[in-house]
Formats: sequence, C-alpha cells, structure tokens
Amino acid sequence: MGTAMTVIDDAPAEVRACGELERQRHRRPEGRDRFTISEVADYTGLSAHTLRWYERIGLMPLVDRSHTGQRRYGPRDLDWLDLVGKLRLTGMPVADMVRFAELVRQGEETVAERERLLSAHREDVRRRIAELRSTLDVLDYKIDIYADARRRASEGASRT
Amino acid sequence: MGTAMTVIDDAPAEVRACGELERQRHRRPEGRDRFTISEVADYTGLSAHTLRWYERIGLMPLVDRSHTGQRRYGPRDLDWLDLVGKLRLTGMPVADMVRFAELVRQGEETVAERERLLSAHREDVRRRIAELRSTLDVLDYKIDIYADARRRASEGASRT
DNA sequence: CGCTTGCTTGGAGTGCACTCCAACTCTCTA
DNA sequence: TAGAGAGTTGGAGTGCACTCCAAGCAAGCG
Repeated sequence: MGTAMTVIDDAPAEVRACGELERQRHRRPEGRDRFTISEVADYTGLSAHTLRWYERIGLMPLVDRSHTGQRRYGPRDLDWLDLVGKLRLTGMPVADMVRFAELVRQGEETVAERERLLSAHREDVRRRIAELRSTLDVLDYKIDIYADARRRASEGASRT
Repeated sequence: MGTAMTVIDDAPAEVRACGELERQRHRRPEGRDRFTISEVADYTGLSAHTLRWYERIGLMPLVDRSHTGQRRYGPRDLDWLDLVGKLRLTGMPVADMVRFAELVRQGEETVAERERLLSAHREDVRRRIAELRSTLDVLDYKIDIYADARRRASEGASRT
C-alpha cells in the first residue's frame, strides 16, 4: 500500500547543490540506492535518533525496511530530507513541516495548498533576511565604536 | 555603587530606527525618562515577565526603583534593550548576551573582547543570510513546480 | 472604605526540538 | 562461531527561552 511518498518532485542537482558549503558532510553515494540510518545521518547531518523521531511524528514517510526490519533509505527519502533540511534551516517549525508532509501524502489535490504554504514561508524568509540585514548595520556601527575606542586606548598608551 | 551601565554607547536615532517596520509597538515617549515595566514591555514587545527575567539572569543591569520598590526604567535601559532586541532577533543565545552584558559591566578594558564577540556574531549573521538566500532559490523552484502543476490541472479540467 | 489595577517575589510549568536510555536483535569480520 | 559494532523500540530526559502562578503590597477612584 501507498506509504511511499509519491509526489516528491525532485529538484535537479544544480538547484539541490547550490549554497550549503559543507553542511552536508558527505556527498550522496552514487550507484547505490539503499542506505542505512547511519549513512543517512552522515549525509544529512541529523542524528540517527532524529531520523527515527522524524519518522515517528510523520515528518518522514515510513521508510522501507530490510528483511530483518532495519531501515533502508532510498534516493527519494534523501531528496525529501534535503527539502526538510532546507525548511528547517530557515526556521520552519517542525509542526508546519509535518503539515506539509501530510499534504504531500494526500496527493495531487493538495498542490494549491502546498504552494500557499511554501509561498507564505518564502515571505517569512524574505522578511527575516531584511531583518538580519538591518541588524548588520547596527552591528557594524557598534563594532566601529569599539574599534575606535581600542585605537584611541592604544595610542594613549603609546604616548605615555 | 556602580550598577548603572556606564558604557552603553548609544546609537543615534538613524541607526536605531532603520529596519523593524512595526516590531516596536510604541514609539519611545519623549519628555519623560522613567518608565514602568509595562510601558517598557509595550515599547520593546517583550513581556513584563521576560523583562524581570532578563534582570535576574544578568542580561539587564539592575534597574532603578521607585520609593515603593517598583522598577523605573531609564533611557539607557531602553537603549540597552534595543541592542539586546537586535542581538536576540539575530538568534544570539541568551547566554552569549549575558556574557556580553558582563563585559559591558566590567568597563573599558573589555572593549577588545566585546569587539571580538560582536564581530564573530556579525560573521554568523552574514553566514545565515547567505544560507537563507540559497534556500530561497529552492523555495522558488518548488513553488514554480506547484504553480505549473496547478495550471496544468485547471487547464485539463476546463478542457473536459 | 472597598475595589480595581498594577507591581512585587521565588519557584514551578510549558513548548519545542531534540537526545538519550535500557534492553534488546542483527550483521559483519576473524 | 564468537565478539564487536551496528540497528531496533517506547519512553524518559535535556536545554533553551520563556511563561505563568500564588500570595502579597501599593496607588488611585467613587
């Protein structure tokens, strides 16, 4: 039955790879398509604990199992975790990500709502970027003050 | 005794005001210079609980009191809270802000370290801005996909 | 004078996102 | 075939940043 996530529109490598200089400790192994939990932990930077927890709370589709019951993650699972990682990085609450995962599970008829959800989040991210930038100005201002103070202090000292 | 913060180099209004479209619910009242906790809560957007808590943990200098023991915040307290608000907005952990507050309390000889602390944080903020921007690309990509899917779906429906 | 509203305190409680534990079973290498 | 090192589970624990509570004091108003 259809627990496999059917509607992960997989982003092409160019999009997937941009940014993130070393957040992903290890490149995704080519050639294989079933990965153990520790390989995935390594790849995503999440702990194995967290991966299991994501599954429990419905943030991951139920992961495929080996004949003995151990998890075997596939390429679509990694794609999904890439996206989740991005959303997490931008501070989307886990509850919202779970909501998104539910929509994906429900299939094509939720596309409009998914779009709305991501668009709202995009606005959020834009707002936060602007906020951060404005703080950067304050930080620059403060740091200048301190640099001046330090310069004056060392000049005073050398003149003594 | 010198619990009053002596080294808040106050940023001029241009720097203080930029960004933050409506984060500060109320303009700082002009003319007066002693504010109750609820006025300050209103001004900063923090709760009175949080303001007291900041003081307890050493993130605020001990605030002046009225003859009956109630807090009376002064302009420098508001300046300090403006800065703390900025740092908080950029995700600086409370523990780091407390460390910074301690340095400020210790006086001029900690200027170099304060500069280092803020510079490090500035790099952090820069990194996070870059990160957010790269996520924005992924978001745009996804949203496009959904928009396309939606368009195709409604076209198909109208052709039926 | 009584009532409402606002302030005080220490300490307990909340919500989020993990993070770890105990007590196993399974896989791999020698 | 033995032992090390992975993986499994439900549930409890952690750290952070608040957030609230109870009990009490103080000021202003009709």
